[in-house]
Amino acid sequence: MTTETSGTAPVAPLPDVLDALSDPVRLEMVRRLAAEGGPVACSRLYDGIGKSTASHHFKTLREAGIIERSSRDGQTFQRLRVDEVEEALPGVLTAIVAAARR
Amino acid sequence: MTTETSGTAPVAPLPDVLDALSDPVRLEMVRRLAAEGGPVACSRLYDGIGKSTASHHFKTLREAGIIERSSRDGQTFQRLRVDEVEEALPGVLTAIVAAARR
DNA sequence: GGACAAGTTCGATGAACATCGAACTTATTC
DNA sequence: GAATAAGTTCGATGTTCATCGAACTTGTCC
Repeated sequence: MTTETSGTAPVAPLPDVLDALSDPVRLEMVRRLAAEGGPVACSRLYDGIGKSTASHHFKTLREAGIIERSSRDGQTFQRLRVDEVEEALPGVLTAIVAAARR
Repeated sequence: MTTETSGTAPVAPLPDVLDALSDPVRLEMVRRLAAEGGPVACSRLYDGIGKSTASHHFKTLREAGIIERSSRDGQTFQRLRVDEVEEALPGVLTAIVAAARR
C-alpha cells in the first residue's frame, strides 16, 4: 500500500473558514486545487515563498477542514475537501473559488 | 434635508472582503444587517463590546465596501451594500450570510 | 551507506489587529 | 446655554500571525 491518508478534521466554524481563505497565499492554493479537481503535489500550489511558510499555510487550511493531506510514493499531495465543506457551509467555497478565478 | 449618505468606497478585492467577514463581531453585524434588509441603527448591530470597538469594526467593513453609513435625524445608520458586493463578487455575500444564519 | 530531495517543526522577528478608556464632535433636549 | 446621548478618533496594550532560516525526518537513488 503506497497511499496513506491522514486523519481528517471536521470543517471549522464559518469565521475560521473565512479566516483561512482570507490570506492571499492560501486562497491561491485553494484556487489551484479547485482548478485541478483532485490531489495535487504540494510544490505546485505556491510560488515565491519558502517551504516552511507553505507548510504553515497547509496546516492552517487542514485545521480549518478545507484540505486533506495524503502521501503516495514518497510525495505529499493535498486535496480540496469540496463535498465536506459544501455540506457544512453550502455555497460558500463554490462562490469564493468562482470569485477568485478572475 | 435630514438624510446624508457618505461617499462610498468600491468593493475591495476578495481577500480583503473575506478578511473583513472573518471576524465574528463583524460577521454578526453583517448577519443582522442582512436580516433587517435596510438601514439599521449602529447600536442595534452589536452586543458586549465598547462603542469605540464597534466603530472600528464599522470602519473596517466600510473600507471593504461592504457597508455604507448614513445619517438621519442625528442618528447614524449602517446599510448592507448587497447589490454592489453581489456584482463584484457574485454569490459570495449571499452564501456567507446564509451559512451564518445557523 | 551516503547524497539528495521534499516536507515538517521549531524559534525568532516584525507587522497587523482587536480591544479598551479617554477625549473630542455633533445633535438633541430642557 | 448646559447637559445628555451617540459616534468617532486617538494612544496604548497584548495577542495573533506571516515569514524566514535552521535543524530534523522520511524516502529515493546511486
